[in-house]
Amino acid sequence: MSALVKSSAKKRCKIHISRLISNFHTNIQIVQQLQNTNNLNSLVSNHTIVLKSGFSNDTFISNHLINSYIRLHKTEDAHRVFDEMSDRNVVTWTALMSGYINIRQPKSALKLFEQMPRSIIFPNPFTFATAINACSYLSDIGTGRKTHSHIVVSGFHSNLVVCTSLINMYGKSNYVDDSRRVFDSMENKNVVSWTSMISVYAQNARGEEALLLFREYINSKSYEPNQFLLSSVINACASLAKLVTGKVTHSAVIRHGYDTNEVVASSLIDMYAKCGLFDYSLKIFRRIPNPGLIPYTSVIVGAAKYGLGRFSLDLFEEMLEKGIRPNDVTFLGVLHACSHSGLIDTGLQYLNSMYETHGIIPDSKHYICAVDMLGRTGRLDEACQLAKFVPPEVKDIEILWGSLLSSSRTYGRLDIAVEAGERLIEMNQHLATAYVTMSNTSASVGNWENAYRLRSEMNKSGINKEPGSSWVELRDKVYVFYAGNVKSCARGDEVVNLLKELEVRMKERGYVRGRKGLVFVDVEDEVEEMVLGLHSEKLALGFGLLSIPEGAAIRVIKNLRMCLDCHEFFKAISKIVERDIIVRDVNRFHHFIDGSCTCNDFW
DNA sequence: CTTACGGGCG
Repeated sequence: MSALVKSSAKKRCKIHISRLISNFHTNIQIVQQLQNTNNLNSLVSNHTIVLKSGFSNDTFISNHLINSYIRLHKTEDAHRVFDEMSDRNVVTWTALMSGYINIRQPKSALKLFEQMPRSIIFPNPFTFATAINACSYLSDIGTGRKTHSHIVVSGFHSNLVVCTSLINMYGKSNYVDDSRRVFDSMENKNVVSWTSMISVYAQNARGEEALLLFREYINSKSYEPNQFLLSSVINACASLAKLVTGKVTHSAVIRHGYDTNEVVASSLIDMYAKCGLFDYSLKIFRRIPNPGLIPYTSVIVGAAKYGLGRFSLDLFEEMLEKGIRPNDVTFLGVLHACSHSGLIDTGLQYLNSMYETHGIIPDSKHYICAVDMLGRTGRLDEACQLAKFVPPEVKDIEILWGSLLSSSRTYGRLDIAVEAGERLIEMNQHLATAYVTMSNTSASVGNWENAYRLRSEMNKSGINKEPGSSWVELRDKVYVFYAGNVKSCARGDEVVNLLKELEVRMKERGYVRGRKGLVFVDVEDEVEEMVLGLHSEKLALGFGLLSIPEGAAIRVIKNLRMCLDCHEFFKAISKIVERDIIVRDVNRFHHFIDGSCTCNDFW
């Protein structure tokens, strides 16, 4: 009797185990199949198998199902699985959140994050990293800070990935020092966290600090930098136009074999173009086996900025022929190319084709470029027409009207100047500029009464124009210039004399002064314009030893490049500081391009 | 068990 019971128990047990084993087996199989699905058809059939085999109540399997949909960017379908689940765990919620981030809907991710605690499911470090990531995409510093305190309260503030996501979040909202605070608080760091901090500096125009931190990394860590880190460092070099440092980093890229990586190559293309060596940019570009959108866009933008407008357009057409689809940035390069080569109608055609044939909606930057292009060549009626066409709620619209105001002044179009000025005043933007320019325009057409009225209106309302300033950094000394007062700078006279000399040479080559032309005649406003032009980021001239702000290059070089080549310009500028320049053996660095140089003791 | 962080051009 007892033996019978024992035997039947044994039998039941055996059946039970074998069923378990077979269940376990299919379970593993289903998970493996789900993990390997890379197309929707097989996923749908696997989904059917899950439903038929009764595994749809299994949280673990359903989570895998959600992940499979997310990998295929079918977040809606993932959400449907989510809705049908009876037992969701923290992984279910986190996976769906990251699914929404994948399809560029960070707001939906944050919505889920908010709803989660109501189901008595609490976030883990994965969830927090995902939520912070959503805040980064949205530049939502408010939610970001709130979530940060939530992280601290939950005790996850030492988690490496969570900290890294916080560094990025603060950086994307331009709170660079908060990023650094998180970075310094970390007990353990990896390449990703170092890369994040370095790129936060690079993306916030703090290239010097980026390079300083990179040096620290090289000195303190035994691991080699990877392609992510190197492209951030090259980006920092580009914004500072540190050609020598850039070349040394390029040699590191070659040594590690990242020179055909699209993003690394693109950052190099950009770096050389900003340093005035577009030949190198092109050489790097041509070495990429099958260049895609990113390298094409970089080289198109680089060529356009360098002044090779037609060549830039050739590259664009080449890209289209290869079937590579351009994006909004590519078109910005194309419009710049047209603008700087005087191909106005071609530019307008391209602007038109953006939506018509490529489905890309132009944003304010494209319109600003087009209005600028029309305005600088005196086609003010069209410029004004286009400006009116742009919806007034568009971001940065004031720049557009500011540009129109400035060009209508150059061409003495009081009617348009007044219209643009009034728009600016309505928008409460660039008030001083609007008043001053409107007043000057009235004066220039002899309407003194109006000129005087505008000036006094401006004074009455207490609007003051802050003097624009700019600086030239030469090795360890900074020279500051204030608008309308060149003498306030230690060697301001030398700068003005040099610019005058350059203007003479430009005229020799047939340059006709237009709007935003180099203006070094003795008119206060125009000196101001010139000095204001020397603003924003730095562009080094003369092998990384002499730098002037990038805005300078942009405005100054825009004109200069039409008649002087870059090297000539660099040489000319370097006259200002002849004594400060150390002549370097440039040829030594040419080897970097070919990878034969092993100069790695630079850091 | 499954879920998380970094690079480019504007």
